[in-house]
Amino acid sequence: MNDPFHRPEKQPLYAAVRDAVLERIGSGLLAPGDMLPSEFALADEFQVSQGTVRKALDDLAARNLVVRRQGKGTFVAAHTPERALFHFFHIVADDGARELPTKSRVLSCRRRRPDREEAAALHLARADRVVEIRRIREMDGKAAITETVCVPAQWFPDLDKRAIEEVPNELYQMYEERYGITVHRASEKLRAVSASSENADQLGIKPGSPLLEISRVAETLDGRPVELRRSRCLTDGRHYQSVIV
Amino acid sequence: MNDPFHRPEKQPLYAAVRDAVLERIGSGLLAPGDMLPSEFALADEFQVSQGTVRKALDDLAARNLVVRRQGKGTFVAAHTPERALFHFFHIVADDGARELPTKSRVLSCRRRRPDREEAAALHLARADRVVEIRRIREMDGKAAITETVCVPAQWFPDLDKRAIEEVPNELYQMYEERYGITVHRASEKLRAVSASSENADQLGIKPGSPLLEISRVAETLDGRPVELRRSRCLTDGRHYQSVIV
DNA sequence: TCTTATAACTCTTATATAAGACTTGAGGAG
DNA sequence: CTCCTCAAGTCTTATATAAGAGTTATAAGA
Repeated sequence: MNDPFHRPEKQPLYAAVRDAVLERIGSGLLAPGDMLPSEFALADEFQVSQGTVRKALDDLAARNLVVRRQGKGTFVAAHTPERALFHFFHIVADDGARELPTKSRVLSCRRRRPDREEAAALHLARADRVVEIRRIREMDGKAAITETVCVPAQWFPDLDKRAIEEVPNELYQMYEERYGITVHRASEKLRAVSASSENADQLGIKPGSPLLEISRVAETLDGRPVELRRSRCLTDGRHYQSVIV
Repeated sequence: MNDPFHRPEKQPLYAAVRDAVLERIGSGLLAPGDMLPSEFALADEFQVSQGTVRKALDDLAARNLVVRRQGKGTFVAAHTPERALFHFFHIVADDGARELPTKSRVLSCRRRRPDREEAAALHLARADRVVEIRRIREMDGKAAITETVCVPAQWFPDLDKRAIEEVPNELYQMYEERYGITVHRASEKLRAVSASSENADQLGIKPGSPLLEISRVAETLDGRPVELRRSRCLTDGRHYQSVIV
């Protein structure tokens, strides 16, 4: 058959179409926010019926990779500020209100070698470099979270040189817009820990107070880890919300 | 039209079929593990095409309500021990190994009035009754979790009278098999807290040590809360794993 | 002439149906 | 006991029709 796209063996047609589109998204050929070709256009291109393309796109939509709107078109999912926060920020006030961290104070932003944990999480060699951002995020007007963000320096060339004021509160949108890196999924490990004296200073609490430690590894579409983020949160009148479906 | 099933207004056909099947599952007419009628049988019954039924069932499968197996049939999802644990138990060893709580020691099992928090979470009046089970779960041979489970007494008639030894380690399968109540989704709130002296005794740690508190509300298919479970976990060499997709 | 309302058209996704292919398990022939 | 066949499922693909959302052209009115 004269396939303009790759079809290994016994894979269904719609899966091949899905993967072909996925490939274009992953490679950046289709950027977040872009409109995909119409179902008929894709059907024509891949020499399949519109229903087959439809199934492929439905599949992608089910994974939140594209957004479909009747009459308008199909679009590559983008990191809107809301989506980023609602999706990746799980700290919620006890009354259920979603108070978001409005302000964040950057303590430092520098380039250095990764420690063992960072190298493992980000699949780096010890000789590679990471950019580390340390900051304190406020919620409800008070310091609530200390955060250390680590990303591979090679993918974020000049991040360490940017002025501290330039680092926005929400990083993922910047990753996408400025470096073309879309964070798609993340895995978080939660622990209860005692506040160090440094934590205590930063958050205005007593050393030894219990803090919720969140260690997040964020990944791109193709599964490459792009960020290790270690946070310590004051869960006083707040909690981490997790929904099991 | 001569609809044997309810179709409010401008709802698509497949959605009506989906809801009709959902209704049968929710009402217990189709119990977990049961095989559904075939696509053609349902199509005949509802006077629609097989493709429409297929779309309805695909929808249910996407929500993990049914399991489809080519050549065999479509089945109502059941709480196998594995599914229950993998799905609802998120404590994992730091090396990634999934060590599950093999043993649990039941401390008490009694019937009483709900406190304010329980009444709110379970949608009960203060005059109603709950059954409370308190237990300690072991991981890797050591006490690791203290747990207080609260369920409405009306739905679990004789649960408090069952011998303590009869309470299995995994409760959800028992809920389903013995009381016909299927836990379908849950929402968990996580906090870092200090161990009380009672916690300290139970877990063999010092009072004031940080513990991960998990407060879970479990719901049935139709959204009714059936269980409030408050756990306090020792996150020493372990963590709570959360995946954000 | 400029503005505005609206009808017609086009492009898009959504829904419904049908037909053939594949998978599984059970039962009978050898 | 083994292999084959077949029936009953679901899975894949294709096609037709419906419905939503812009765009453009036209005509009426100020």
